[in-house]
Amino acid sequence: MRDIAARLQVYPASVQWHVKTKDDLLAAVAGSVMADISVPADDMPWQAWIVALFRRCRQAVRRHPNVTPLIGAQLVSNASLPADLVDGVLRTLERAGFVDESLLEAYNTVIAAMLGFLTMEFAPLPAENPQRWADELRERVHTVRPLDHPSLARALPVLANRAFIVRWENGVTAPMDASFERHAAIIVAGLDAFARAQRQAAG
Amino acid sequence: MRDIAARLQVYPASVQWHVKTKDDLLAAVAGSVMADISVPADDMPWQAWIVALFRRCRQAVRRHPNVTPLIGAQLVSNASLPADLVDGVLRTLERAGFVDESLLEAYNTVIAAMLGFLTMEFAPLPAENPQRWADELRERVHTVRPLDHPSLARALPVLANRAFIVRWENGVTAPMDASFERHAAIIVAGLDAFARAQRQAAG
DNA sequence: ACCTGAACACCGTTCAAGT
DNA sequence: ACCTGAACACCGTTCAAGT
Repeated sequence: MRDIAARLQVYPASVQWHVKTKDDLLAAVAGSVMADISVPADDMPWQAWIVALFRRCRQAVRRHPNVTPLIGAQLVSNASLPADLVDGVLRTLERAGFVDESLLEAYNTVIAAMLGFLTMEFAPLPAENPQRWADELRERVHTVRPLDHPSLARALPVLANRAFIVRWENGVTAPMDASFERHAAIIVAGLDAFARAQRQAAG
Repeated sequence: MRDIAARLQVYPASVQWHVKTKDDLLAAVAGSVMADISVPADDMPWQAWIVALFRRCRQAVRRHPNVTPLIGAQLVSNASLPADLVDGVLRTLERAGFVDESLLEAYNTVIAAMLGFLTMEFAPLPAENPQRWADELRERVHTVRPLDHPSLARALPVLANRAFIVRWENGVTAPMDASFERHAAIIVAGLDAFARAQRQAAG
């Protein structure tokens, strides 16, 4: 609040006149980021539509990575209610054949997979002493004992700083492009299987 | 910090002796929650193992829902490095046939899907005025215009307070059991398709 | 309608001093 | 080794007063 006031060259209290509280301001910021996720056109297969949405969403989030915690990890973000986005996902999943409860479940999977991955990819580092923290974690990663954790030890060269939990940079400096693409593909393949099972059950 | 000190009936400054900084304390808390996710046994198909892990993880997180933001949305959580968990996931994905880059991608999908969903399910409400906030959002949801957003309007009875973005309670008071189960199943089905494609490409 | 100026309550952290 | 007691810097918010 005080920083914003300083940036605007006004007194701290002035900000409160425009926005009631700090939470309200953060909600507005999150809403603004959510709002500029434009939705793909409907002239493609539903599978391609989902993947396209994943990519657009990542582009939008990437422009303001510091906002990600608000979107994924706080219910505040909902206040914005990006109806175009929600409606688009639902419309597309209906095309895939989902209805009622299966539509709900497919929708929740899409949103959780999309925003969940991005929340984690761009999770901020500890504000305190990022460099010291990164060094410590990197060190700890290298002390994995091959006899206790053979798979981890073996995979370490591939995983180090590229895999969740085993990294010391976030998506801002170490983007996870390939994994994000794969994640989107896996979600779509899984939804496809679910849709087929639904159709078969329906007769 | 001050609350903890009060709870322990000591002066605020006393806490700093045991833990250097607030961030360090939060990292320790996150680590403690991560640490009590025990890993399933290896005597089941890899698909069942992944689903079992999803369930165990949710149980652990559910016991301390307020910690979820630390786990999903902050890189601090990594500091704990739950090696048993990471090694277990890798070992299981190796059983499924993944290696090198495909192992990395499959691993990232599993972790993001698991922790990402939980982060969102248990995302905290705005601390400020939860009731007022919930009322406002519920109201806004009901003003969706059917001509502008037909799919959303039609699905609203099913989605209201049960779907991401369209809810005003979090998983503590409104658990998303069915969607979580479905999400796990979709991830496994998607991984399965990926594994088959890998095998085929390998010859 | 929008900002000033001062004040208040709160909170993480420091540090010299105690035991 | 562990805590006290006081102090400091910082930050979101309030409010009467200005224009």
